[in-house]
Amino acid sequence: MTTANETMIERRSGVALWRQIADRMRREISAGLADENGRMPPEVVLAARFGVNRHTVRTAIAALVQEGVLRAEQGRGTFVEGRQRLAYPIRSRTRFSEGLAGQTCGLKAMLLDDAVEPASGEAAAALGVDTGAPVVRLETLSEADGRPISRGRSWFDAARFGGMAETFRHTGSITASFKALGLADYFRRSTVVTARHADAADLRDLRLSPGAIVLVTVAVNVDAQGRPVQYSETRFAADRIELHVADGGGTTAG
Amino acid sequence: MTTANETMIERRSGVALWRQIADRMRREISAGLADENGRMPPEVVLAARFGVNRHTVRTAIAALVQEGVLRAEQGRGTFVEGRQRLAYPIRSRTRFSEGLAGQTCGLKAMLLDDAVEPASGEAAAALGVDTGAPVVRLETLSEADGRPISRGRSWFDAARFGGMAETFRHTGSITASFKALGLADYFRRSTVVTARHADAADLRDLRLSPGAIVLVTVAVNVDAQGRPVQYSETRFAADRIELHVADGGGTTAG
DNA sequence: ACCAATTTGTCCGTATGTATA
DNA sequence: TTATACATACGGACAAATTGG
Repeated sequence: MTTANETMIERRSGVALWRQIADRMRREISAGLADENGRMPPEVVLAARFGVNRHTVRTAIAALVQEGVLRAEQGRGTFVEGRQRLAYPIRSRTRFSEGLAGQTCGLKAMLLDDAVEPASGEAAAALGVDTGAPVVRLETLSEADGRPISRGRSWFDAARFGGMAETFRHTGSITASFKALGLADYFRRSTVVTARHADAADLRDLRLSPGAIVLVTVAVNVDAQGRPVQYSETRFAADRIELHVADGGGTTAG
Repeated sequence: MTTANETMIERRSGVALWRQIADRMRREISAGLADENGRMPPEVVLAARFGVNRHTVRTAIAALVQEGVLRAEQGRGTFVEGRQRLAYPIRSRTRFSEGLAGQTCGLKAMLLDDAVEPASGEAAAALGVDTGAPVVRLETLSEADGRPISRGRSWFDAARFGGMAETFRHTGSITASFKALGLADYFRRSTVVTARHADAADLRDLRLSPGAIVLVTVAVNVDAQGRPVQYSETRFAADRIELHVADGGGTTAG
């Protein structure tokens, strides 16, 4: 059966053919375009499939090699360098490191910046403090196997968690920091998930290539009494992660 | 203070300047680039801000007008046509229409196609049936206010829900169809959220523009006894929706 | 009714980048 | 490597529509 190409390569779309092909290949690679050894089809085959000149495919491959997605070996072929997406769990009791541990070895969380500042309207509403009240802002970055996974920005009520930055610097974990500051347990109350193109900051922080996608979560965590303790916005590299939403109660655990 | 442009407009990146500018404007519009009346800055101002010729900005605006994001009026200015993102709730008991009702008037669900087919490995594992066992496949499309919101593909155990297609055609709702087939209540067990660029099928079904993003959810619903009843993959237009993940139990509501 | 300022719409020409053969 | 075709980007000039004095 002759099926039409799933994604059409469009001319005069404002995106160069080689970049459309690179984007499509990046997508199809994770869907198993390569064979079991990670070997890609030859350039001439790809050129025929995409309906373009072989030179155009070569330009696309060169871009993916530059990104680290592919590796080309003269006389042997082109091979996939990529890996699978990590599962990032979103549960009532999600803990960042707990969730990703076991899937990867080299997991690392870093504090990029911190400040005490007056709460914006949004942060104040989420944390249940007055607008302009002092809040602690943490800028964090997490890496797995040397690749940036997510970039977070969190706010905490300074009156309650003034030592958050210092504690996080020692522990490298929000959960451990909360515990050190007297909060034994906390829960995820709500999470809003959106997706958008990576902006300049995302490209830099998460080491993405232009046109990449970020999954954005905006979350509110609360303590056992239901009082908000953390308001955060996290940007994930969409091609390195998938969000796993499980049931919160455990009524129908399978 | 002179701040550098948040997103740099890059030349020789494989993406035409007008498209980079269109993408950036689309993003900034939702962040409040326009004034309180939805009026955009004049073309010359945007050209100066992006560091390009006015004609290049005009090409970008033309693309956004074509998409329905902007509306240009000679002598008056350029105005935002867009609307807010709809909140799509993901809860233990999420029902599609219930969730979106109240946010929009014209909510519509359509059955595009249906078939009974042997279960693939994934669907079989999710539904708890043998690979190759007969399953019902439903292809659905939902619209709000005349704009496509999501495109779904669901599988059901044919032995239990053989009449799913016919029932859905009458009721236009999965929940109502389950009820008609004797399943009073069901729960969301797990949801995996990923994001990727829209492929040709997404562009067609959801009426998106090239380069658009789709949020993909893969979900398993179970009955009160924890037996899987539905396995589904849903693609959402990322610029029209945000997924709201709430706590499943209600322990810390408020 | 008229004018000036502002803003979008259209035309010209030219240079560069992209894709093919 | 060369040639060709087309899309992209720029610069300038002017027309057309709207607004407010």
